Amino acid sequence: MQERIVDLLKKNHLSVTESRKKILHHFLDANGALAHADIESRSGTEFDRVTIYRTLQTFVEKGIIHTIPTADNSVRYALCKDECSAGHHHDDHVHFMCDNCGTTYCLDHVTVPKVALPDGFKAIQKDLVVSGLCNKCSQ
Amino acid sequence: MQERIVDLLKKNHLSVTESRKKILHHFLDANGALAHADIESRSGTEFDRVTIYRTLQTFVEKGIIHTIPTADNSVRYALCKDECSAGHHHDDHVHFMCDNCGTTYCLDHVTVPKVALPDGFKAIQKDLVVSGLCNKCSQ
DNA sequence: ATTAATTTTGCAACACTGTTGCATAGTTGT
DNA sequence: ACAACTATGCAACAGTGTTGCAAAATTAAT
Repeated sequence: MQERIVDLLKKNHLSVTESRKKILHHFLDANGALAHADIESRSGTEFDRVTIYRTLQTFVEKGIIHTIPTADNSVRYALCKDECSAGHHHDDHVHFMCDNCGTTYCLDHVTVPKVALPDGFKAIQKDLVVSGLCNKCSQ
Repeated sequence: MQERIVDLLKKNHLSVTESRKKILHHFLDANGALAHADIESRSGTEFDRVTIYRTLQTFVEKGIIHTIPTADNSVRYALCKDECSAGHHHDDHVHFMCDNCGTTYCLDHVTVPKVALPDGFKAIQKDLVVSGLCNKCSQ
């Protein structure tokens, strides 16, 4: 685990620091997406708020994590799959937010369907967020 | 115009006040969606920030406007079509954000396509936000 | 292994966004 | 015109996110 984390950081030409290792660890532990506040509460007073912001920014730039647009307008982050590289994200999968438990899922195998836009509109990015009940809460 | 605004407020059992009339006016004028900050800058110091927040909240509750989820995580509001009534929105249309001019469009005639979710996931709401270049900026 | 160069961190300060309580002002129905 | 109600403005506060700068940690080179 630790080795995998260090590899991931080195592969992206990032210095291996305590905060980066710990924050990456939280993402590998979590099965869903994490908000800034989640990381802050899981880390306690271990590092500064600013460090968390900057680390998340760096990870997004390097393509290690991606942001998820949400209906309730809180920024959430999730690990990118290996195909993602810096500046070239393949985040055309659907995101799911559970109204009951609040977990955000990356549905990696569900891709955003094509949409026919009016004349003159050119799509560059599509974000589909579905909310409802997840497989654990729907029973 | 003024008449239409007053009618809309009365139909929703809202007191007809200056701020509500002015804010509604801004929405009818705008061809795209508006953020809280847009309304604040268009209104100048005419009314308090808090009044704008509360007015927007009220309008959302009554189904006069609806919120738009955005990739950049800023809350935006747009007028609902007539079919929307309090608590029962028909916002299954696609939203489009122009990367160039920043305008947010409600593509009322483009509906969000069906998506096949993994077993156990139950969809209640779907939000599809497409970004790219709008018909004015794509040339 | 030590050192120098670079990068990251923590702190302080700040701007922006959004919420709540309460007294005042405005609106509605009689 | 009046009483009952609703909306507004103000003050205060909490949360979110950014920037500059000095101190600390990491990296690369000797």
